[in-house]
Amino acid sequence: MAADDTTAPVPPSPWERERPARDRVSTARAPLTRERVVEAAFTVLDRQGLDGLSMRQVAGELGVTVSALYAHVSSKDDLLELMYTRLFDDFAIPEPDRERWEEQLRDFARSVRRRLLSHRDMARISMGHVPFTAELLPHVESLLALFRAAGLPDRIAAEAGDLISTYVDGFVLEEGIWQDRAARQAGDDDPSLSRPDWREMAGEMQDYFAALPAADFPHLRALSGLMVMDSSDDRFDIGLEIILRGLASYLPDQGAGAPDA
Amino acid sequence: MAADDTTAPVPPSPWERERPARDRVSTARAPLTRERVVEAAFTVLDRQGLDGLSMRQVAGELGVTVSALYAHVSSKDDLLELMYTRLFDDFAIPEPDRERWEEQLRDFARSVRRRLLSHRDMARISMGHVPFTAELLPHVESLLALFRAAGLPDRIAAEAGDLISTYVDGFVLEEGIWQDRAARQAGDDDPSLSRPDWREMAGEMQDYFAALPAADFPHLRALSGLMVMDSSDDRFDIGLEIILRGLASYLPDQGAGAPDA
DNA sequence: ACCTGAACACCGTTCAAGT
DNA sequence: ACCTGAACACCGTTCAAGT
Repeated sequence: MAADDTTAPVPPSPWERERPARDRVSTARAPLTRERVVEAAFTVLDRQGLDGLSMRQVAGELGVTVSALYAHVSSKDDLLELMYTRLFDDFAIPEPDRERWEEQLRDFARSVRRRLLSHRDMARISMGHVPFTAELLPHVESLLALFRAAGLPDRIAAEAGDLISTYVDGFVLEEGIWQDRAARQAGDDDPSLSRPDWREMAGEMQDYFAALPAADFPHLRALSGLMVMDSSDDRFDIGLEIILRGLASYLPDQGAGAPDA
Repeated sequence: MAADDTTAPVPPSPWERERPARDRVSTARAPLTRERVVEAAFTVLDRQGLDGLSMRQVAGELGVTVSALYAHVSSKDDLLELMYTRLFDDFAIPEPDRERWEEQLRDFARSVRRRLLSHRDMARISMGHVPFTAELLPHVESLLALFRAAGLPDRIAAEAGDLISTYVDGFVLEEGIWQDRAARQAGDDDPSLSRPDWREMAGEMQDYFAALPAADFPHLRALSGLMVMDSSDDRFDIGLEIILRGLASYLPDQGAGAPDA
């Protein structure tokens, strides 16, 4: 299938919700498999969100009894982990190029964000898992390779992966909170419609900040425009850049920090 | 300048679980209040974890019917938000001192981590909330004041708070995952006992990494010691330091990065 | 071998009724 | 005014029974 959206240096244009549109041809009587259960779980997730993702809903999606699921999945937690794993199935991290380590890390972080954004509430699922499984460990290895090839001291390299992954997860999770909030607000009358209406939300936040007592909140008022109005992509890149600069300061040939390894 | 041990004014000695030990004198017939409901919720949280925190359990803790809670709290979500708010009730961020901004930020991050660690699964609750409420907004303001006093460009200051908060939340959340895992493992037979037994867990992780094929996982094997054996406090400080150095690179008088504002 | 049906022990939330 | 009891519409998980 060759997705290879993994390392495109192009701006990702997020918020696009990657409609599944899989071959939903004959849901009829294909034999139930682990893979089909996971597939159905993604469908339910995108439709109802993580809070609406129940084993019963997944079973319903497949036209099957709840208990039938337990022949292919040992628990709901197991199912969530399978979803997390499948999200990064064909994820590819390039061979380290020590001259381009910063660019490679930027691409990595952006690809992870794009994958997390491709399914609703996926960041919440991701946050609850550590990637120390047979399927995910190779990705951790490739990421560490990037840091070490760049010449970072081991103590820094050992933390850097966690730091970046946490940043991406946390950022996307917060994006999801705002989206949900906007959706809930827009779809007050008809919650099934739920058009996010981002601009309106941002406007209201802006008004909220502008209404704060100027004497008590000078900084919040001064920065609120940047905090709520800036594009999420730009805000994401800024945070990422802070981290990358921090890492760069540990390179021996950099003037900023002592190598100290 | 500045070796990596830039961080060590006061080790907070974490893992100490701040036993509530409140005046649990007469649970008897004190009138039910919002505050008492929140109090009971913390008790249940520490005993059962977030997954075991149900309205019925909280009611039971208070010797009251479930429905009685809804006179003081509008929903479970509301209750969680009250808990999140109460955790930072008397949280104080100092007046900005532009010469000591890095030290002040370190103290801030460590205090937040200590608060999150003071109740089980608190980071999970925190992650699901944005601090844009009447009670929490002053803290956001104080944090922004620190960045701006340091001389950071507005675009950087606007993201820095989110970045640091996300880092702390994510780090503590991950700590919690490992703790739970260790507890579940230790308390296999008697899950109520559940002695974390950190050292044993780390040893097993170490063995797991050591057993990986050396040809495929050279970096993971090389760094696993640092990743699992290092004290959490040290690991926390390293990630924090990366962020602080990144921020510092945006200061006009720093040589490392262009001001770029 | 694979799935169904029914049950168990829970959930959050609402609301009439009691005191 | 404040709380109870009962109900509603859900949960995850198990397991004997069917085919």
